[in-house]
Amino acid sequence: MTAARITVRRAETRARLLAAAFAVFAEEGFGRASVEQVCDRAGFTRGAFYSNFSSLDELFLAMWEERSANLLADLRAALEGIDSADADEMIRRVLRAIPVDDAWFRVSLEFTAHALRNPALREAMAAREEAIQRTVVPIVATALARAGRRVRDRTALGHALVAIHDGTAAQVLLRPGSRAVRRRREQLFRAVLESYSEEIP
Amino acid sequence: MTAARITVRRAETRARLLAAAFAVFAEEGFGRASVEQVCDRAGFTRGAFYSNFSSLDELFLAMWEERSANLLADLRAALEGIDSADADEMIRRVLRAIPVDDAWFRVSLEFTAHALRNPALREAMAAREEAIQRTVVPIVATALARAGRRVRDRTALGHALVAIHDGTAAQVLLRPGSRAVRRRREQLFRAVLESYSEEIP
DNA sequence: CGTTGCGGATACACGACTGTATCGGATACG
DNA sequence: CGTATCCGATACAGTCGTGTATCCGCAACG
Repeated sequence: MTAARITVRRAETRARLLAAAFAVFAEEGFGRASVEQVCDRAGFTRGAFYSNFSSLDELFLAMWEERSANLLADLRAALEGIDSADADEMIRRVLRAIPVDDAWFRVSLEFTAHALRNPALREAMAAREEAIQRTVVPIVATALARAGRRVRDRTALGHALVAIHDGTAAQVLLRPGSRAVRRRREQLFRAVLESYSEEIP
Repeated sequence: MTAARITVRRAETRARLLAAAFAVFAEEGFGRASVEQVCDRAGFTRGAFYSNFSSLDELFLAMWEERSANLLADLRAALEGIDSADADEMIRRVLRAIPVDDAWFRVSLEFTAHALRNPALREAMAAREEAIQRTVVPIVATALARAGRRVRDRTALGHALVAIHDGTAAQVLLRPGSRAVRRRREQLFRAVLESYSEEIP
């Protein structure tokens, strides 16, 4: 196989470009980011870029997919350990497992806006969201079961949790340091978990 | 007063520039939009632009403030008419009064991302959000009261409603035409209204 | 060890956008 | 009517980014 010759070096520079892209997109915004900025930050010239990607759009998508896949894996790992029968404790753990990261949130917002203009990206986002739901819901459901409750509609719960997470994340970041907003966020999660489940007789 | 001489013409071109800016920002994204594009669409040259605004940023902010103020006014007007004692009916009306507009949502996302990088804009956004809450909550509360329910914590309800609206709007727009997502959206609103209120004895 | 071919650097030609400086024309006012 | 004044058009110089075409060196393989 001659095709996979120096693939290690290639993977290395690809990774550096992806990391640089994330930083630049977060700082400048997707629209304002340039190929040059990304390369500068990664310590390469544009030659390296065009040898690995064909456009900024492609890099943006690759970066988003990599990071959201990692995020999903982290989330899964963090949730595995949860075995509390106490619903409040579970919520706190879940929320801690999904840190509200400023930079990532900015990038996600712009990626969403971008995806709304591009059917292919839209599908990718919807699929990713559903993967998140498939990861979170079973764990939440078994935790609730331990607390003596049964989820009524798992799909609905999944959508609700994601919507609440996204909506409240914006509120939290718009008011940095406000403890009240974070408290209300937990309150909202509790309310939804209770509404979407019922006591097992 | 010589300063306010041809102020009518000025207001006219300002308005056309603002409208054009909205369209361009929605299509291209804030970062990709240029002064030239906005002027072209408005039927002016850059001379007109720089005579009315000093930067794209300023125009972006002015456009956002104008449109979100209008949106708030529309919302207020639409909600005035609501007098149903039926909670479901009220939810349906409220949701109809707040159309999930593709273009506006895209612009809002990017404005939010932009605001997260700029303290002044962040405050403006937070203030606007609180104005929305102050408009919506009293109306929702009296509607609930007619249905025999009392809101426990108005501030918390306000935050929750906004968070849910924003979070579900993204889901709706990512899956255009999906009736199921819209139905779950209404379901979530119902659940939250119920959770955040209690029956009056 | 030599050779091959890939990965990344360099050079270049081009286009798009910016901001300012200047000008012409329309308009309110005496 | 004349004119002062302001609005918006036009011209211009300059910056920044793009994408391609070409080249060099290094790492892998026989």
